Amino acid sequence: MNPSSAAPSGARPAEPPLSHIGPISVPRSCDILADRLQQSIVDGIYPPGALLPTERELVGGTGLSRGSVREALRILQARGLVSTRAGRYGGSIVVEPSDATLGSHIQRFARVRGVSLASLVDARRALAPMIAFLAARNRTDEDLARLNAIAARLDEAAADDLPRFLQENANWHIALAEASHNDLLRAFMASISGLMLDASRIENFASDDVRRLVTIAHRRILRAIEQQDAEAARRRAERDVEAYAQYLDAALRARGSAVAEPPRRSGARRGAR
Amino acid sequence: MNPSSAAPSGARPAEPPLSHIGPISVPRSCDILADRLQQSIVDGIYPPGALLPTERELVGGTGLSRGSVREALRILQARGLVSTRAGRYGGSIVVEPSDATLGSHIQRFARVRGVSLASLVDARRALAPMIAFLAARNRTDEDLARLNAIAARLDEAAADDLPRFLQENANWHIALAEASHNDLLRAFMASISGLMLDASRIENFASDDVRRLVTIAHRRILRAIEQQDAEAARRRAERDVEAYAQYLDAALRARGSAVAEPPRRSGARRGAR
DNA sequence: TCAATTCAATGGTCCGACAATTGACACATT
DNA sequence: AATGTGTCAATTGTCGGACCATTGAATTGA
Repeated sequence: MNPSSAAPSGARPAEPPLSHIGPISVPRSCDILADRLQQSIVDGIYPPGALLPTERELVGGTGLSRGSVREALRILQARGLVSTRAGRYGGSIVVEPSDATLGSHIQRFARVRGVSLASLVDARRALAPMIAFLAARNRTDEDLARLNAIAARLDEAAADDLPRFLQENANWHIALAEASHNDLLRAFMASISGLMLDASRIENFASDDVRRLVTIAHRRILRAIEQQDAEAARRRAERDVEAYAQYLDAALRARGSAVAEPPRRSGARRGAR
Repeated sequence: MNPSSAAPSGARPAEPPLSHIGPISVPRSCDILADRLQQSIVDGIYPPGALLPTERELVGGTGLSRGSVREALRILQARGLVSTRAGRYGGSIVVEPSDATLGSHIQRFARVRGVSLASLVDARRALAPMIAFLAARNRTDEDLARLNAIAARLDEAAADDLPRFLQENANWHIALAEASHNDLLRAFMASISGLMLDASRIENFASDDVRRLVTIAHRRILRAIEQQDAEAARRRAERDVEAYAQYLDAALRARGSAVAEPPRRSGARRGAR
């Protein structure tokens, strides 16, 4: 018998048959349940509108405690997959993640990470032309009416009402994204516009000149979309957003480039433990 | 006395002092706590890396039960704001939402909503040129090395290894987005590329011709980024992605346009209750 | 000096109980 | 018949307590 295959008297075998295992993570039961329920939802076993089993049914089905089941449901709620109502005939109903849900996640990401206003502008620079292009191709008459209404309100506010102008400008970009009929681009643009709106409320952007130019540019884009000239819409949106970016770049260089950066107060670490 | 101000004998006063109230929603305690803690986090009271109070401290501080406190922490965990470890000196630590966190939310949104492959392509069409533009401006030498490595692997796999080609192609787009040094665009592109990878694994895309053309196009983009010629990078990325979109459009028209659409099995609604 | 053990604080899980909510239903009033 | 009112039961919301599992520091021992 080869001595190396026999267990050395007391000491451990030198090392060979280990370190291939790697660390083992023990997941929480509520995370497992949340993931399984999510899988069932995306697999279509629980289509949107369907009721999940009641908490107590899940307790019976899984063997977990009601507390763990409830934590799993809170996770799914945070993921925007279910909505829970109390009372008889209540329960957890499956819903499609809304724009608002995805938007809040994107905004949290940007805010906590301290994404700069310049980055937001770049993101909008990327999205706006394609959105205008798609809007021209896919718009409905209803979309058009909405855009016209916003353009009108934008004209009104351009003269003197800065806060409303900024708000309506954000609405404009969002409505344009809606007209593109692309769920992802719409959600992205809505989040970015919301973030920029917040940022530009702090700063004091948009001189009279800029506001006038913006309304004119929007009108030109709107005309292209009206005529369903996708290429023209894209070009004009490109020029529009490019000009705005350069303006902003100059304005930011003038002042400090402070933005949505989190305060980062010092410590507040949990006391001596 | 005006009869209209006196209560008409039995009937209610016609309507006046109501309907301004609106519905009142009673939020869950765990949602309130989660939102307050999130506010404290974004306000910088608990900066990334800091420990939140222990569950039992939160119980003492809020007057809620431990169950509610734990549900609040699960919500924050799902939002990607905290990470919890068990054991002494453990607890909930504040973290910045990661790309993976935001990505999972975006992907869930797209999957559950059944976003079409065409929409994904349009989204990538929007992002890729700007990403190439920014990458040319902001790349580091390290970024460049990574991109070169991926381009090499892409060449290898182009000939015969379709799955690996698709994987490396996704990696290419993600690495390009990293080189742009724009957190939002990077997270968006990573999610979209992941979704497209999944979708194209199901379908059977990318003939030999297309793969060869893709590698060539990538090389051309890479050269522009190497020379930090942002405009050239943008133009080439535009042509690249546009050609791919047209190819895909034709390919999709040939087959059915099935995608990440959820199965939508029938009922499975909760039984008689 | 270093390895093994102890230990205390913390999250993870379970159980049981009761309150609050809410829609359906039966009933009463007009 | 129409309408308002009350009752009721199923379900979620919340609480309190208990115990287990985990973990890294502190202690102990070789």
